Amino acid sequence: MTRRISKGRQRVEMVKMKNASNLQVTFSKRRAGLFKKASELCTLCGAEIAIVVFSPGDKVFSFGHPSVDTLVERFLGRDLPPPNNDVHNQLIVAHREAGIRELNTKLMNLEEVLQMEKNRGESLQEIRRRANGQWWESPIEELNLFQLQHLKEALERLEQKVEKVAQQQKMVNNHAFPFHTLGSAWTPPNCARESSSYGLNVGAPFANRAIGSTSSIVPNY
Amino acid sequence: MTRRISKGRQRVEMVKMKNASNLQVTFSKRRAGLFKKASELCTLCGAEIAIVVFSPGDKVFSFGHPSVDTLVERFLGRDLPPPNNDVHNQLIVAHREAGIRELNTKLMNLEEVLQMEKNRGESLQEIRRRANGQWWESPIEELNLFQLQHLKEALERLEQKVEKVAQQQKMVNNHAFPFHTLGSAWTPPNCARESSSYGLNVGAPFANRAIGSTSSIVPNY
DNA sequence: CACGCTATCGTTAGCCA
DNA sequence: CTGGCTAACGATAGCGT
Repeated sequence: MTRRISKGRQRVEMVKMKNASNLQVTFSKRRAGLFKKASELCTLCGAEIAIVVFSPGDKVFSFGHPSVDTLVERFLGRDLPPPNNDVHNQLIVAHREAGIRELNTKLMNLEEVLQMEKNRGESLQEIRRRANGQWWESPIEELNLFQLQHLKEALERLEQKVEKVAQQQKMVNNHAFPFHTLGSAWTPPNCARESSSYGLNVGAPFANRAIGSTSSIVPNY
Repeated sequence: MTRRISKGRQRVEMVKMKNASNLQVTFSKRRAGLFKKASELCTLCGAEIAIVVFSPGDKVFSFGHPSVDTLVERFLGRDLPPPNNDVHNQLIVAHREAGIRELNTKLMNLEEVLQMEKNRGESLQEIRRRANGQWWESPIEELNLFQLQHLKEALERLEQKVEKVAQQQKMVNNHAFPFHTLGSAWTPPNCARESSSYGLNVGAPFANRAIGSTSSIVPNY
C-alpha cells in the first residue's frame, strides 16, 4: 500500500492500453464485467437479454437469458407469446413482495458462474470450428475424448458447486425455492436439444451443450 | 449532504427495489449502463457486440456495433469473412501506437449518443408494432407524419451534434480521422437498406432506420 | 498465463426538481 | 418520466505471485 500514494496510476482519462496482450486482458475483464452487468439486469428486473460478442480475433462469446436463440428469434420478428410469462411473473412478484434479496444476490452469483461456463463452452466450440476448416469430419476422436474428459471434470465440479449453494439456499429459505431462473440458463447434461442452437448449423458434434470447463480448455490465442 | 451520514441508504446487500416504478427506473438506468459498457468495449478493444434486451413489459431494446443484424447473422453460422477487417486493424493499430486516447474517449461519447438514439428508434418501432396487432395496415399516415416530424427534428439535432464534435476532432487531429466506427453505427438518412434489418419481417414502414428522437417519442407504457 | 490484491475511478440508488 | 445531484458501492488497471 501507499505504493502510488495519491494520484498513482490515475487511469489518466481512461486506461493506458500499453500493448496487445494488455488489450487482450482488458477485453477479457471487461467482457466478464459486461456479462455480469447483464446477468444482474436479468435477475434484478426480470429482463431477458442476449449478447453476442466478437473479439478482435474473431472469437465469439455469447450471453443469453433464457437463451440467445430464443431471444434472437423473438427479435427477428417471431411474435411468439412471451414464453414463460407465468414463471417470469412469479419471479417479479417474488422480487417485489418477498424480502429475499440475499437469495437473489446469491442466485446472481450462481448465474454468473453458469454464464461464464456457458460462454467458455461456446468459445471452445467456436474456436475449434474456426481453427481448422471442418475439423468435425477428420479423425479427431482422441482430441474430443481428451477435451471431453476435461469437460466432464469441469461439469462435475460445477455441479458440486451448484449443489452446494443450492443446499445453502434451501437452508435459508423455509418455502420452496421461488426462482426458476436456473432452469432456463442451465440445460441438464442428458437433455438433447435440437442441433440448431448455439454455434449451430456447423454440424458441430457437441453443439448446444453450452457448458465449458473452468479453465485451460480455451486458450486465448 | 450528511443526510444519511455513515451507513445511510447503504444499498443493503444490493438495492431495496421498493416498487414497480422504482424497478422501471432501475431497469432504464442499468440498461443505459449496460449499453455504455458495451460501447466502451467496442471502441476500446475493437470488439463487435450485439445486445438484445426484452424488458419485463416486453419492450425491446437493442445495441449493435456495427449492427445487430450483421452480428446475429454471423452468430447464426454464416461465416462471411470478418467484414471490415482492414478498417478494424487500422483501428486497433491506431489504438496501440498512437496516443490519441482523448479522441477515443470522445468517440465513445459520440457513439454512446448514437446508440441511445438508435435504440430509441428501435423501441419506438417495436412498441408501435406491439401496440396494436398490425398497425401498418391501418390508416395511420397522419400519425406517421407526426412522428416523422419529430424524427426529422431529432435527426437534424443529432446531425448538428455529430458535425460539431467531428469538427472539433478534425481540429485536434493533424492526420486523417482514423476512426471509421461511426459510419457503421450511423446510417445516413437517405440511405435505403433492404427491409430485413432491424425489427424486420413485420413490414414496418420505417423499419431499419434505427434512429429515433431525443425524447418524448417513446412513451414507457 | 491466470488469479488475487488494491487504489482509483465509474456506476448507480435514492431523491429532488 | 427525464435529468441532475450525491453518497455509497461496484468495476477494474496495474501489478504481484
